[in-house]
Amino acid sequence: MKMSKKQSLKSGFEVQIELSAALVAIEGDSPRIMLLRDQAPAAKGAVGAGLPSGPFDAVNDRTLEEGLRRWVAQQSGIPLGYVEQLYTFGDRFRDPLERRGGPRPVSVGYLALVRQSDLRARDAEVWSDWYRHFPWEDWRTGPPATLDSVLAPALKAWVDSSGERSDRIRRKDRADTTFGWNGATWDNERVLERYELLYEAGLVAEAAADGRFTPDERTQLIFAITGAAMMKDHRRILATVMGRLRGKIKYRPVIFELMPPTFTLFQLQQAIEALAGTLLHKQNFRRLVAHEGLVEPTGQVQTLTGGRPAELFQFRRDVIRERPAPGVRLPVRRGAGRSQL
Amino acid sequence: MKMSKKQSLKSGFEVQIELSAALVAIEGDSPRIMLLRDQAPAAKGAVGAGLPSGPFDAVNDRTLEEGLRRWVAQQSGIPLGYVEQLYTFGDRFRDPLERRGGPRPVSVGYLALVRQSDLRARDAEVWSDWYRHFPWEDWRTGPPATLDSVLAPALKAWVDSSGERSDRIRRKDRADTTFGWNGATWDNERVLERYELLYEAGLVAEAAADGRFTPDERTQLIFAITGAAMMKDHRRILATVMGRLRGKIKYRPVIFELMPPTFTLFQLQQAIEALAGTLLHKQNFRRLVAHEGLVEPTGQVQTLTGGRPAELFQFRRDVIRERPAPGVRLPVRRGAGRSQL
DNA sequence: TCAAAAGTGTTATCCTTACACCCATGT
DNA sequence: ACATGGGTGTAAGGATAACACTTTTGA
Repeated sequence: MKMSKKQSLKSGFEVQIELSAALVAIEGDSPRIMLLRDQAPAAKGAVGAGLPSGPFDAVNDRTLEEGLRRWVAQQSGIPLGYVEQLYTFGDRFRDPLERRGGPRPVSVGYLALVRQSDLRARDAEVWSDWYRHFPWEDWRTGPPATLDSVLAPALKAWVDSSGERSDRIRRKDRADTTFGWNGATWDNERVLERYELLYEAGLVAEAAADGRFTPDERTQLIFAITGAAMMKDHRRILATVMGRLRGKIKYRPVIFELMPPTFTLFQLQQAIEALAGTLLHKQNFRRLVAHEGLVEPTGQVQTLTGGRPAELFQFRRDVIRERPAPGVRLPVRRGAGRSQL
Repeated sequence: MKMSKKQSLKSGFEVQIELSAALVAIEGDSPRIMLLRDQAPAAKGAVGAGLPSGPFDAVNDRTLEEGLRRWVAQQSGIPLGYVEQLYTFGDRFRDPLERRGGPRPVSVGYLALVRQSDLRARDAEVWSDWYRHFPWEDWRTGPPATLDSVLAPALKAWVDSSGERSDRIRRKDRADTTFGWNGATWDNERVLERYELLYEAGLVAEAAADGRFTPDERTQLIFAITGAAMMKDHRRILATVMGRLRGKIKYRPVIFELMPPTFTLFQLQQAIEALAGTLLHKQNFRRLVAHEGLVEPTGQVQTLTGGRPAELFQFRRDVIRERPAPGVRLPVRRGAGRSQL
């Protein structure tokens, strides 16, 4: 044991750090995530596109964030404004390459917000609607159909598949609370918990990609329903991003990092609805943001969209000084569905 | 042996990851952080005690968290319950050792909550009241005296010391919003922002320890007032912990990870006050926690403390299922000071 | 004219805050 | 008796959710 210490100091304690950025933007009512198209379509088992990322250069990068900005600039040409560190993932065997003796992946995930105006994709890039990867998270047109018809029975099967009774109870309980079944309520922030659960239950493509099992035909169908997969654990990072953002808009004015300098109240509402995945009560929403002093009128109006011209507003920076936790309250509407707006 | 280590680091992309844990517990009205006493009193420049920590073993640890638990168990013998990853720090030159050619530090900071009952210190350990390291964060007996008398003028000097006018304005603004001066409000969650500001202004001991400057006598006095320093960037990790916890108690039932299985409402209130650094309104606090269904009576009573015996309560686990964001609302009291309770 | 979105007004209800007050125990 | 903490009642004010309704544009 002690003998090999020297060796393990060399080989065991050193890792490469990968820096990954989830670039988020909003276009109209669509929340977008920037993906790089499959670069090395590669060995079988590799799935989907991935986030911009690259190794941390301990010699030349002064901070982790600096390294990240360097990679993003290089790979996407997009100037980053708001950047926030999210989480550091170090689980073994998330990456199929590692099974074949590749390096142990430790990746630091970042959230970066991109203004609508800076949103322009080059060839190797694509701004993908994030609900393409998380269909069950979009409740704007009512409860997602696949939730009850596909996911519920599939998870039920997973619950029952456990040999131990106590374990079945734990699984059932977990499924109920994260998905809001049987009296529990749907919490739109628990994106990661839901994804992890589906992963463990083998219901998302990545679960098969890591080589634990080979999916049968039925499972393949489910994969088609649980949305587009991404490289390595990037979809997990996106889940973290979604949850974090959904929480954060409520108590920090991050939403304005995604908006153009001036915007109508309806644009603002749509942007928030896009992130939250639920619809808001229009009249009360307007009153709230006005009342809380989050925005101020610019005097200009916008004559675009279908109806009456809307006044343009801008973020009122002073709220940051005035209020401890300035964010957008979410006056949720019960019966979703844009129709009855 | 050190040779081979240094050499392999030369490649640039390989780093050692340090895992650090901030173990938090509450004893009565005192929030505690576990420190290991100065182990290598060491080269000058090294300051104070530090958090339990150790390198991540990429070969043997399945996850980062597993590695962390291994180190904590080894160094403190304390069984960890609730563990949460906080932040990954990778700034250069936080560690004076690094200036002398040591390895580039990348440290992943964790928050771990320890129950009062498991709180027992061994020889090398000490449970330190966290306000010893952050005196200005404790508002329970009113606004901290040193805030206006010492920190305000010292920060004013820092603001004025900048050559550029626009920079002075930025600094002034930052000081005002983080410390709640000139019309801004004190936000008890901005612990890290306040610490970082003091660090940049050279008003905490660590700022000198990294070798950027040598403090004069007046500065030494200020250091004595800005609280006990810690190893490396551990005080920064503690600041992150404090801010995170203060935010989190409001929307997640984490406080109960710190309480014994049963407790009186006053104990619960004291615990929350300890973390939040402010006093709460007793009557309304009781109603809130009862009303929100966070606790349930056990039937037993406790006959200790000065007054009438108090009923013992326990955490009601079901809230997690029922409510999306169960936490303790904080009915703050305006004029602080325990006296008028 | 109608559809679509911009806005205003009003009410019932709940939540928060503040104050006043009584209860049970140990010294 | 009184200090200390436990515990209840209640009323004013504010915030929220739901509803109905008017206004202004483009097609």
